[in-house]
Amino acid sequence: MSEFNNENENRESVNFIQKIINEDLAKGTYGDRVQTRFPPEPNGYLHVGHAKSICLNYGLAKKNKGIFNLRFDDTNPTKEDDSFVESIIKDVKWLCPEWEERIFYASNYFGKMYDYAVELIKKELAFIDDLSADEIREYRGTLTEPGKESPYRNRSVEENLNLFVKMKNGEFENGEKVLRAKIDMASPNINMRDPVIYRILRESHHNTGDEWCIYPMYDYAHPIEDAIEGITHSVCTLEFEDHRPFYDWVLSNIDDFKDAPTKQIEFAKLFLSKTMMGKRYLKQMVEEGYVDGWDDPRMPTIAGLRRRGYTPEAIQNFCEAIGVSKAQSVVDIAMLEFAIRDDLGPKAPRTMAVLEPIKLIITNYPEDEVEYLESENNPDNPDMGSRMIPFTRELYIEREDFMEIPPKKYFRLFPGNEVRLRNAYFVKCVDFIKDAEGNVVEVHCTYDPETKSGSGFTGRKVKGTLHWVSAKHCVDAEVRLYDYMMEDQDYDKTNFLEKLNPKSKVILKNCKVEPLMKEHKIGDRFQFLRHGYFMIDQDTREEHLVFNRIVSLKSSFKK
RNA sequence: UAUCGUGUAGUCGAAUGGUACAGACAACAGACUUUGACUCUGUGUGUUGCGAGUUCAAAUCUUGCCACGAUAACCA
Repeated sequence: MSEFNNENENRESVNFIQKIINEDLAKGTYGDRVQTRFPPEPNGYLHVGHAKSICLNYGLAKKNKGIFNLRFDDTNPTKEDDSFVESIIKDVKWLCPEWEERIFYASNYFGKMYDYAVELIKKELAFIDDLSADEIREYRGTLTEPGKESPYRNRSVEENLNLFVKMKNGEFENGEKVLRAKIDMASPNINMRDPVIYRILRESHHNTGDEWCIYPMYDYAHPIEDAIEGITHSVCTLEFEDHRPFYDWVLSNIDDFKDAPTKQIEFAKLFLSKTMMGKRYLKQMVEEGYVDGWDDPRMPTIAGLRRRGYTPEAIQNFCEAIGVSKAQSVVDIAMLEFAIRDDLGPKAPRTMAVLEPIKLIITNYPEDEVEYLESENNPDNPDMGSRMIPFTRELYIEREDFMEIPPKKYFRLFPGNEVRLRNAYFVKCVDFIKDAEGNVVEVHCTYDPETKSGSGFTGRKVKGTLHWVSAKHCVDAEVRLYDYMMEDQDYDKTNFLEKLNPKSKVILKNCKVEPLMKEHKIGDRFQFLRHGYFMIDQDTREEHLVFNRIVSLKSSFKK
């Protein structure tokens, strides 16, 4: 008995999709196979909402010793482009470094899809319709009223077959004819009112070129794609719920797929607070120049998050943390920020960088002396070692770390107060100098040699510790601070562009960083003490380091 | 207005019909601190949207209502 005591400890909550899989595994619905897929249309960049789907599907496959396919749902050549194919592959590989790179294209199944359409025609389950798009819409009825049948609905199998071949051979104009499934024009589910399954589109396809002039519709193509690849659990978002009956209809009416080899399961897509997620609107922000492209660090795209400095692990952890359900919900952006802080905490070296410098002069420190002081790279992770930092008479400290008249509970530098310079000495403010406009330009201090870092001095304590760099040795840098582009995701989409935060990107050009930072590479991440986590950006020049702020630290000091 | 789906703490989310909330984020408080971060420790009484029914027992099953979402492309 007692040996089972540990069973309930460490219990992991299992999401509702995994429960379905468990049931299928137990019943042997698909044998012992689990196969999932992520099926984007290559018509834009992936965003963090897609990351949720990728992590979900990939994770499900992995957890169940199954297979995960990336499949391009490229059935509409008018919207698709090879550049999007490339960006999507890059993003998925980046997010899932251990993935076997199983990449598929719906367009490679066009031949089979055509044959299955012929099969449906022969079974009198599909017909060629001559109605125009407008007429089809009219005949379809409305949400509350049933539709009526097309006058072409009862053509003979012979005639339908004939016309379908002609459609394929390019004997008709775009829009002149379509192939429709023959189901029920009175169905309360509009997707079942004789949905169009093939249309004529004279457009060059990114993969098949000009081989086809007819293209299958998503609703018809998708179940076939899944079935061909052997997908067992076709996981998609909630808006396809109404399409499931047709998904099942297609499979059950094609002989090859009669035994229902796959099923569709829907989950709620991700919404993030303060974040615009609609592809259409992201596109607008890119095209109208509100951001600097799809990988602008303010964008919620995977490319943007990568450029900002997010790690794949952080995004994976985030996707794990938010869970999966069918309840439409808005996740707090703070969860995403936690994920990257949490991931970088033990990984990112701590360095000293002064974003808005003000000079600090130690009046009792020798003019030309340079002292090298040891600093741990990451106090939480001793394995990361330490480095030597030059200390001199003239330093830069943060402008906000000195106040002429301090507010209550301010324990940084002000006249008469003593603080620690990190890794160095206690210094006491004895004077300060203002320019003609009254801005403080220099702070004068004295230091106490007894208080050297690591000396074990315990004579007195200070409440504040400041970061600093040696004025003579430091390196100039540009730092870019990013903020949310919107206050809330719940805004009026018609004029959201006018409400975008104009200060979502702030560039600080006069920053000073530790000299050793020069030796680091693009993509390296750091914690600049008290400022948060940063990454060296891709357009860094030799003379001039450029940093993106990935995420700030939580600060409880209110001015 | 039709159909389908969804309503559990500030936010995500757990909970074989059996003591309502495991876990995470956020917030607040305290401890610690060579940065006020990190770390650690605390802090949640709420008619599980509302009402009825079934049951010894309902967040869970049934049903009515309410709210929200999706759907009337030859888009996906």
